[in-house]
Amino acid sequence: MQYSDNMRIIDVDFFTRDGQTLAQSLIGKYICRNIDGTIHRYRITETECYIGTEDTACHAHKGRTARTDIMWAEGGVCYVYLCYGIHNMLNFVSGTEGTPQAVLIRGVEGYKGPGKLTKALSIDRSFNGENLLESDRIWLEDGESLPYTATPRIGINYAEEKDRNALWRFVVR
DNA sequence: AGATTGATAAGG
DNA sequence: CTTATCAATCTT
Repeated sequence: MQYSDNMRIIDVDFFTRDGQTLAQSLIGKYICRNIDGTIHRYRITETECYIGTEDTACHAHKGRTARTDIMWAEGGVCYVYLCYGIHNMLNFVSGTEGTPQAVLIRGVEGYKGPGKLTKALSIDRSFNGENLLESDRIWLEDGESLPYTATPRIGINYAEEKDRNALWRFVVR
């Protein structure tokens, strides 16, 4: 294998925790991407979590559709979708099977903004459903923990107030 | 603050 | 089929 197995996160229990916990755990971890045999590592600096059908900001709250189906899967797979017709968004599904939730990767070191980072990492919708524990083109590696703060999420003005105010965005100080 | 952009989902 | 709605981003 071309990656270092000792650093790779291959513990399914890491991903099956609830989204709030996973989102915070992901800060400081590395997204690893194999592009034509070259391995790139990017440290995660900003995440948001979207939790279940009760969260009106979460895609799952409107019910299960072809696009959002993957959110019901067991944690550890990617959910990639297109937003505003332009931007691919990278999410990691969290929780156990049957609990729709995911963590949006909003930023990595060197790239600010969820659309920019997927462009930089050449991530498109072919990554939807990709398993982070088994894939040879994208995976996670452990990293030092970083100090972060919790804030409300971005770009969800359509959601109910209780969800707009939830401190479910985590960003490195 | 405004323009842009096209997949997605809901409605006729 | 048509329409409204966006987990953004760039340019004024």
